[in-house]
Amino acid sequence: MNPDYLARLQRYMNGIIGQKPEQWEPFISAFEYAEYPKKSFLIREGEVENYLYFILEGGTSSFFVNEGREKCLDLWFADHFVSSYMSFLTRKPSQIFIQALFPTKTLRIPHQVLQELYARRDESNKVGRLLAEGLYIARTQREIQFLSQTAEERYLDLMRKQPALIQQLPVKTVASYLGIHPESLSRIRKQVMP
Amino acid sequence: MNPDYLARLQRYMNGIIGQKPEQWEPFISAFEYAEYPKKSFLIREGEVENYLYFILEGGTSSFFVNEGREKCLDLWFADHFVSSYMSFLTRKPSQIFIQALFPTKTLRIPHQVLQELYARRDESNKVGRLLAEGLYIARTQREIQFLSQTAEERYLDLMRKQPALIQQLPVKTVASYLGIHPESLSRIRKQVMP
DNA sequence: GCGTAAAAATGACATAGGTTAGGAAATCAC
DNA sequence: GTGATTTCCTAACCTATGTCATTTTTACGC
Repeated sequence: MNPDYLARLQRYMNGIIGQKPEQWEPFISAFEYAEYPKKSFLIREGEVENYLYFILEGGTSSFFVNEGREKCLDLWFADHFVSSYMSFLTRKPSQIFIQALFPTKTLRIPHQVLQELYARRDESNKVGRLLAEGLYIARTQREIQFLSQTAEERYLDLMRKQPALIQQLPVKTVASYLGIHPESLSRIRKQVMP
Repeated sequence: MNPDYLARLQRYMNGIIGQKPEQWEPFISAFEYAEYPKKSFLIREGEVENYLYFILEGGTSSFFVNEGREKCLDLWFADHFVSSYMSFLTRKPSQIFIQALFPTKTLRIPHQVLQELYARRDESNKVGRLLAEGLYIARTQREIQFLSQTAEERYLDLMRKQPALIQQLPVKTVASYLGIHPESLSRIRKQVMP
């Protein structure tokens, strides 16, 4: 494994936790390296999530399938954690798939190892707390956006804030992220473009 | 304060944390009692959330206002925690209101006190972790439901799972919780009733 | 490169839910 | 209780997005 990878995770942890390396060092050393080819799955619906992943390169889509259509919950890219976190926490089968949108390199920590850390080192709960808090905030912001904007507004917002995403990802992925069907996104794009 | 109130919180903490009273005792004793009359606000949009509340009696609606319409994020009742948690965590102005649906009794802990607990007693981070994890799960389940069901299906679900709610709450509150306007809920009820 | 499969665009049509407005009913203040 | 608000219901109409069927374009395996 490229030694720079652990440094990347360290830098990230330092950012969210602050200057107490002894708090996150045992946490970091518990991670293992894993690669996922484009379109492969980090986890499939029905499996119990065994890992928490830190993305080094690439990106993932978390989605479930409803009546044959993919419904995206979120997209994550380098320097973020991803997991079917509900399954990871509850030890119940995942309702979602997580798929690599590109060839994706990760550091991942097994559930069992993290639980032991929580149990053995009280201060490692702080990492878990900050992680869950961050994920909660992301979920809530997305929900507020869905409840307050139309699909077109969400699309324009995305174009403004993440123009690269729209170019790199297939239309169907962008549509799913926006909570609409690809046909609807096509229509919106045509309306907005000229 | 009714001494039974702290016992209620203790019982709840015991349920989510397990049999280690010394972990949550300092946490519990940091709470103070507070009452909110029906329709009063625990917090208003624009204020910074200073409390995490444990509901003893009554219930609350968390909502924001968009183009004059209330958009409910969640309803919480006795034996659950509620807060404008994003504001509580980020120390930024709340995007939401939290309003008492009934006369509501709570135990609440000030932000500052909780932060000191986190800093002073490593193991108290476990409480914070479990709390954030629980809130994350609730948010995610709601989002999955919104993305996979129509308003009518969500209404029928609510009728099946929480029939009392529908009777005790005004139509506009239920509609907002379902993510639709009161007029639409009226229409759905008429279609479903006969 | 070629052939096949997947993705994207398009257009016609369907529908869930939003919008508006008016009146009935419930609730609240006094 | 009575008047004043607020909530609720109803109905007609509107719009954003979904659905379906077809065509064009792009990507992928060999």
